[in-house]
Amino acid sequence: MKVSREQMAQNRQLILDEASRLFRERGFDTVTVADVMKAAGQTHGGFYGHFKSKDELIAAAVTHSLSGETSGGADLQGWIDAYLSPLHRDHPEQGCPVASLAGLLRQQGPEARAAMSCGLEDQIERFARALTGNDDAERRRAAIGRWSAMVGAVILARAVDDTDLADEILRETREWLGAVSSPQTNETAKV
Amino acid sequence: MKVSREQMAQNRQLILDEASRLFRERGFDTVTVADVMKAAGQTHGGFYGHFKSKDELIAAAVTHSLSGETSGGADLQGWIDAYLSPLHRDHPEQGCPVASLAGLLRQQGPEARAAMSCGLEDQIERFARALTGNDDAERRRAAIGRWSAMVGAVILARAVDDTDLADEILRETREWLGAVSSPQTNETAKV
DNA sequence: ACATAATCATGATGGCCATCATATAAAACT
DNA sequence: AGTTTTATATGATGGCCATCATGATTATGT
Repeated sequence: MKVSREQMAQNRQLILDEASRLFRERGFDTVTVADVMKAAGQTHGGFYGHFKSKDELIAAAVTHSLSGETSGGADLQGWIDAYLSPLHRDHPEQGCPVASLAGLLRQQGPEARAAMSCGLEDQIERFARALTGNDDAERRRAAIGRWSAMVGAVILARAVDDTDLADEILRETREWLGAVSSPQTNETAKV
Repeated sequence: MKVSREQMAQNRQLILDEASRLFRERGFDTVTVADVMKAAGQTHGGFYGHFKSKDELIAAAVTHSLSGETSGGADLQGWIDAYLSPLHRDHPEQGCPVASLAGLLRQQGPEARAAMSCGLEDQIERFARALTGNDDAERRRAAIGRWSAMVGAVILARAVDDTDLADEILRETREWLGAVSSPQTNETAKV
């Protein structure tokens, strides 16, 4: 049963949406092609009409996830607080793909890692633009450092079984970032 | 063919050593029980005389990896620099188990996550002791924030395909940590 | 309207892998 | 020394999963 051209494109987007969600929730290896297709309301066989392999889907899904990222926006402090919140920790399937996927990418193919390179570069640039400061290099440095801390904190908070410890990691990282940033950069939203 | 008691204990340690190395290098899912046993110089069937399941091995290997950690030591700044070095990035199999395994633990069983909780708590305490400062809470906060940044930076550097970007993430995070720490904590080694 | 081409469904297939059953042979205990 | 216990080797087994072959059905182009 053939479908219209736009229907097919829509189906492909649906596959990417669901793959992006499932991968963030359960990782690449435990999610099967059949899982993704079922979530997208299709049968597993049709998958290979859209993608050449599961690896290709993974790469496309990484790009897809990262393309929908905001990173900052009008309210920088609000975004940081939301990022380092228990809500974000508990919902990786809707959360930042960097936090959920970066730790899994080392054992993935070059395409998927290349997609992460681009996404990260964008994220860093946006973050740097949202910071205030005279020196471009210094803003970029602060963006990289702060971003590393945010991603690291969420990954650590998700890795542990102890809710108190996880809460503490998020909270203290949030506070610490607030403390270290004041002397150097003025925390006003910009982009 | 039975072996002596101490030989068996030694075999078990060997399995844990190799599992710990292989898991850090390739993750939990792509490493098979047979891989681990082969690396330990044994056949796959004997595995279940030592562990009830692969999940149990994973939990034991996480504990095993984390128990051999130093985190600081006499030369705090040297340790931080080594942690954020391309050498560490390129050799996860010999490197910090938090950086290589934390991102994989969300989809693992409760025992493995509990092992990470304990290991992290230890690491944070040791790090906090190595920092100087009046306030205990402030030292702990700085330890958590800095530790998050270090782990995050290594994970990000390993996730990307672009060596320049990976180098930059490590370097800038190192510099940034040096810059933000000076106003608050005196960077003298202590533990 | 017809022919063509293309999408998706159904149903294999082949490989990999965790786990187990049984055998073997050597240690441990008496 | 003989008996028992037990650690490891060998060799299944059963399930899961990525991928493919084929067929049904319907858009697309003329």
